Amino acid sequence: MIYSFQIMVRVRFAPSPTGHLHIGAARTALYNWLYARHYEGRFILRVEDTDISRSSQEMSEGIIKGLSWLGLDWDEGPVFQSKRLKFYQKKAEELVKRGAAYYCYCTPENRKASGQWQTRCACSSLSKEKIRHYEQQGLKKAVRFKVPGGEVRYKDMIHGTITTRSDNIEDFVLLRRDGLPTYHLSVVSDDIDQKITHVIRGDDHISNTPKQILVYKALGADIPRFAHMSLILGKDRKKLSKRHGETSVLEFRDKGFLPLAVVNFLAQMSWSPGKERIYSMEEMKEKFYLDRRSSGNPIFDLDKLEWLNGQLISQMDEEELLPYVREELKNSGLWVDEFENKQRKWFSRLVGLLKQRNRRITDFTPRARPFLSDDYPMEEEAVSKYLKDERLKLLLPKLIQDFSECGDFTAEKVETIIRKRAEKEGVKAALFIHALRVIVLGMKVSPGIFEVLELIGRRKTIKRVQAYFEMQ
RNA sequence: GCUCCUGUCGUCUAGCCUGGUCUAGGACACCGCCCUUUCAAGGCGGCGACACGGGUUCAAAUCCCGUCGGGAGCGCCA
Repeated sequence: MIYSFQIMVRVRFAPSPTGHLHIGAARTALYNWLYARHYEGRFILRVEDTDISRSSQEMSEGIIKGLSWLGLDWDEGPVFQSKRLKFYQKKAEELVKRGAAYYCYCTPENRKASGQWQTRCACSSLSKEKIRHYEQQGLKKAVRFKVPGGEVRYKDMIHGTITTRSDNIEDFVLLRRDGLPTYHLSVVSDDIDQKITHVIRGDDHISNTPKQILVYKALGADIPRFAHMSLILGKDRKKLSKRHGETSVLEFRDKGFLPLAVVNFLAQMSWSPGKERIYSMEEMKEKFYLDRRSSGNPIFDLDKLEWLNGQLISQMDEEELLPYVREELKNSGLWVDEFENKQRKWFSRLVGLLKQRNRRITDFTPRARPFLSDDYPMEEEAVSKYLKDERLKLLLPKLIQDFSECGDFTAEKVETIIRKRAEKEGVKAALFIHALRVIVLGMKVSPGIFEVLELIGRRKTIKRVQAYFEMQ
């Protein structure tokens, strides 16, 4: 391995606990995870919950659930920033002592009221007396970073060199008046403390990076490598968010998507491994690298996800599919435990038959229903299209008679019988085929009818046809 | 407004670094045909893009500059 002489790769995923794992955040997590796994490094989970008013324990759980569902495991953490407040406060003090930061006695309100956006704060050059005066008054103070002159330059692994002039960076707050650290202080402190070697995150952090680099320097720490990945946009070309519909990974699960399909979809945005197809986690780990990835913002394309999902479903064997189908059918009340033991073979054939045209796991419910229950809907359109032929009244009973007298009720046998009967009566086999499909399944679309009938079984097939005519 | 990032078919992308092999390749979607008991799947074909304008060069999607478009950031949020 070429990289074995290098320092071990350490990356982290550091979401703020907003309640659910957003699809964009999931992509960030995935890229970090893949990078760590590719280089046999460590993947660290950190929860950025310093803003206590907006954070809660339950919220972090949603994120952890999402990661687990995707199959992204972490090696360290979760580390909760809210439990390390003292640590950040010490860092802030250290920066003040080093002269890299200063106390600011302004309130957010009067600073805003001062009008214009200004990069420097008057507090950076307060006289000793003024400071003593403020202290005596017991004014609360924040710690503000003193941005040095010049320019900040760094080499982004995806974007290349990015340069920012310091005049465009304001003296940002490190420690709030209430003693809580701001993002810039906590990320940098933690990234140093946790020996993070590569910071892989969304493009929306590009303009934060120069500030953070300045903090690294002020603290005398090594600067990690940065990789800013493009943001997923909605159809309106705005950053994907809640108002674009399903954006939580768990919602995708509930809508019938498979984790591997979601992972492939996310990975194949701004990264083309070559051919479009489903890659296993192992393959992705192997092929994944960060540089020379496209840097434009991709638009979320649900059609592509669905296609990927459908491909995956039809490629998976029945055994792999079983847990997902079981969950789905349990939710719709169609599941019985026999499917896993006594009727295992039969059920497995059913899944095998249905999976080929299912794009979502949720498709199994409506499509399996006629096989599992006698209570299934009859599509009106199907009835009027295929059951209105008068000849059926005479011919279908004959066909059923044939069914009841044949030996095995296998797909091949069923086909032979249907075709023979059709020939004898001088009608197209399609007449029977369509009519049977509608009667037995209530639908005008299904897998091959002969196999369908075999699975439904002779008894039910005959019963359903008879029942249909009795109702007329 | 300021700063930064970005711009190949409707969408995701290959190609760009290391100019010629690009009359720009693949995939999703869409359309047509084949297969066929329906729908998918599969096979075949079609539609469809280098944002624009200047340079550099024998030669530019590829390098440089400008314009325009898109996105993000500009909090005592993360």
